[in-house]
Amino acid sequence: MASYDPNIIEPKWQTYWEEKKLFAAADRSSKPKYYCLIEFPYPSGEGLHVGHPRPYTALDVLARKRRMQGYNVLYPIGFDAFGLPTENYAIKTGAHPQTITERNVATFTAQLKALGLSFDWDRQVVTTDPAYYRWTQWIFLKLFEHGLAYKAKMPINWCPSCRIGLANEEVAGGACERCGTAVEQREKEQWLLKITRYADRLADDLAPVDYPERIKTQQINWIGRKEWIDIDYPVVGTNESVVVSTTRPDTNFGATFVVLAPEHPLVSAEKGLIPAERRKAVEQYIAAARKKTDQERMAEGRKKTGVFAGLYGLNRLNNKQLPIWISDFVLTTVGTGAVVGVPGHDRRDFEFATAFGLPVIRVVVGRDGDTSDLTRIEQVQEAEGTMVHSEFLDGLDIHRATAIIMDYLEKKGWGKRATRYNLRDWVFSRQRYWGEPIPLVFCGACQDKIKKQKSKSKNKEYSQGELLNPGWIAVPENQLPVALPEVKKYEPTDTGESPLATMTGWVTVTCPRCGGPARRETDTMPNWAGSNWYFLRYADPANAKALAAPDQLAYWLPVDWYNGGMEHTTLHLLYSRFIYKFLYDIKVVPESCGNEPYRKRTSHGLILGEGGEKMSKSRGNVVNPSEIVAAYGADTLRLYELFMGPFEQAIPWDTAGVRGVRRFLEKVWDTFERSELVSADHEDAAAKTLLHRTVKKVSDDIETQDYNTAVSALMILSNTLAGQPTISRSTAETFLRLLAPFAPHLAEERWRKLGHRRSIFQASWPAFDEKLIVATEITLVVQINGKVRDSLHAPADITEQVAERAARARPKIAGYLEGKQVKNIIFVPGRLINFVVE
RNA sequence: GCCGGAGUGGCGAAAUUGGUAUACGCGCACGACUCAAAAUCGUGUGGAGCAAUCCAUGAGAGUUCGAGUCUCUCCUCCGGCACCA
Repeated sequence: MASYDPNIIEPKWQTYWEEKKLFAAADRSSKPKYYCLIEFPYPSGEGLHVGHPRPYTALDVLARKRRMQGYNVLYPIGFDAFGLPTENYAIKTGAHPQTITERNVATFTAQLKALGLSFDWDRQVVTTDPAYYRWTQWIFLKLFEHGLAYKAKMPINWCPSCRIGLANEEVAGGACERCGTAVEQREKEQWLLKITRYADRLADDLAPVDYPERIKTQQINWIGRKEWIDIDYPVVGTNESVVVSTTRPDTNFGATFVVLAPEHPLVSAEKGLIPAERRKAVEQYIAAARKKTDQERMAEGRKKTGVFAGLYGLNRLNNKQLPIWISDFVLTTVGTGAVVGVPGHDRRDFEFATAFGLPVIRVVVGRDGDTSDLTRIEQVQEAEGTMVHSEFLDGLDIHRATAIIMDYLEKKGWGKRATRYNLRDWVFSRQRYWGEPIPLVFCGACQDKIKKQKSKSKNKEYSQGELLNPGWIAVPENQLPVALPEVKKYEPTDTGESPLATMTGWVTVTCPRCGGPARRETDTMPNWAGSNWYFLRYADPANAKALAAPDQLAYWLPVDWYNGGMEHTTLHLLYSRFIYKFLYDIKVVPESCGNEPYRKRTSHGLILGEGGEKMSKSRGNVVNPSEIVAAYGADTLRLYELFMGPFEQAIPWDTAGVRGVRRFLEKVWDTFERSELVSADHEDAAAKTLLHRTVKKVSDDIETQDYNTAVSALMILSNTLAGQPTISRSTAETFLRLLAPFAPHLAEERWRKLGHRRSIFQASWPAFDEKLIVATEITLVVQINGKVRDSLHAPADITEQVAERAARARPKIAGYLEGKQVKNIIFVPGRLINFVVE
């Protein structure tokens, strides 16, 4: 009897599948298409992490099932290879990032192939390949051409350790998401993409797509669309006015002061509005506030500081004069940088009022009905309530009051509605070497020419992007890709210049518009640039004329099922939706779920170290998947990663659990070695029910990603089969076909041993018979007052009368009913009978 | 603070959606095989009790013949956002 040896059968079938191109997607097919996608990995120097195989195996199970169901499946793989770790390694070792990338990609490829994943390797894309990034640059040029890219000097998040500017999404708690160093604010010229122009569509178009609710809400909250009103407050005794912005104008009768951000122009020295006696205090406060970093502000917590400006604003609703204060809790980047203080119904305003002895007025009565004076912060409520002390708003619900007063203020000309978003334009340049060069040049002559032109709209010579960014000229499409040149040093500089800036020969070019002297943009794109659109390239990976042929895009899109990490919800997932919508608008990609790239999105949980802590090199708890494959086999690793717990949940690694799964596979193997297979069906009704239920359970669980219970169902079936002396051929084959997506090598081997000449993955997915799922024999539970007291075997279709008679006949039940009056009998067909007694 | 999600054996977790709580796996205990150990196989395994029984799904209340599942109040943990007005 041969024993189970994955080291022999796994490489054998991997080679066979690859040589036969069994998992290659067909460009044209009469079958329906199915596109499964996983987030392509960054090929780090550490090699594959044990977290990688979980989502890859999960969608591999799906891909294999779909093929057996008769679909033309696209399940592609590639590498997102630009990025900091490779560049940092290059700085340290002097090796070229390209060389390092090639080496890492080779390692990843070997490791991934050993897992038996059914990727279509022929369609592999690598973002650092010039034939690929040529189209990444092309997309940037299109964004530029349509006026969606602009260069601006702005305060950006600067990581002093990575020496790189970060997008808002890359900053977590004031620190660099990648290295944890505190982020500084720096003024820098950066390229930005106008993702905000798509804010509404990015929020609204989520409705029809199948994403988990938490991903949708997280994206919607990140976009943060709110209806505001900007209210004009004349500054008493001047011709000036201050525009405060609020989402809660309903509480405006409760306003007792106005607060401006320290950067607000109204209180600047140049304006000279501040009365002489307040000038010194104000200037001191502003200077101190400006010096504070974000970290210092955060460290202060909610402690409020501020200074009275000596000015008053007029609330025209009730003709009250409100003192104008300056405080750094008001942010210049939010709204108009000026707020009206309603201390009764805003916690920050309450804290401010308390700190400076300003009056507190109640204008809302909350659900608790409290109408007393507001003296404690717990009484300050913001979410629900009814208006009081607010003249014509009195008695109204706050939401209704908000709508009414917005209309009123607008009609009076005192306020103006505004839709605002939390989402900011996307900082799209990096001062680094290992990224796609931004395909633009700067030409001084063209800049002068554009600046001198009076009517820009009539200009046909320059594109929207060129008019928007005078002097910046697009590299002609036929000159793409702008390839990365060889440099001697990859080190970024503290001045924030890319190492490319030192390459004089590369930087100096002639202007494609006027032929005059020009210089290249030396910033590169962020690592998100290549991952924005990679799933489009898989449809047609070798195309040299377009990012992909329209007919191939029309055939394969949308992605039917995209699985990835939660950490990308407000990064890659949002960015790539934006880019897709843009490409849709310029008619490069087809109509797809409206204009959404992904029909269904799911996400996987992280795999943690054995103690439940995050796996990391420093903790020394990293598990190498290749070692698991060597010791237990790929089928064991695959099955274990799916069986270990709910797919969406983070879960600690447990090597003992791996051994348990290996034991299961050995048992399956031995059962097939030992058991006699007979052609005739001989299983009894109960065994048939189990088989058909397992087919249903496994089929359904793959769709709902309950892989852990699917594996458990396979184990139960296998345990039953192992106990039988003979197994019918059809049962054995059904079992193998169910097991095949999970443990493909073992299933293929046993399938062939049954005499099949074609792969099990060319066989059909098993069907089940609804009639056989229903058991003929059941265990009927007998309850007294809802407590289980007995159970009896009965035919599934037992009637209430028969059940009652049978139950009463049981001595135990008879004892319980002795001398009691039965008030009611609850009968649930096929399940239980419950006697309700006194 | 706000928005999500979750609390079930020693551990990872199941529970047909209101109907036998703890499936499946790990671990543990005992037994078989062995000179012995590992591996393997078998049996047992929520807690208390000799037993009949009783008690158990984060805590407390409620609805119901019946609640892990529904409702309310509270506690804890995880993820996201955050002086966003």
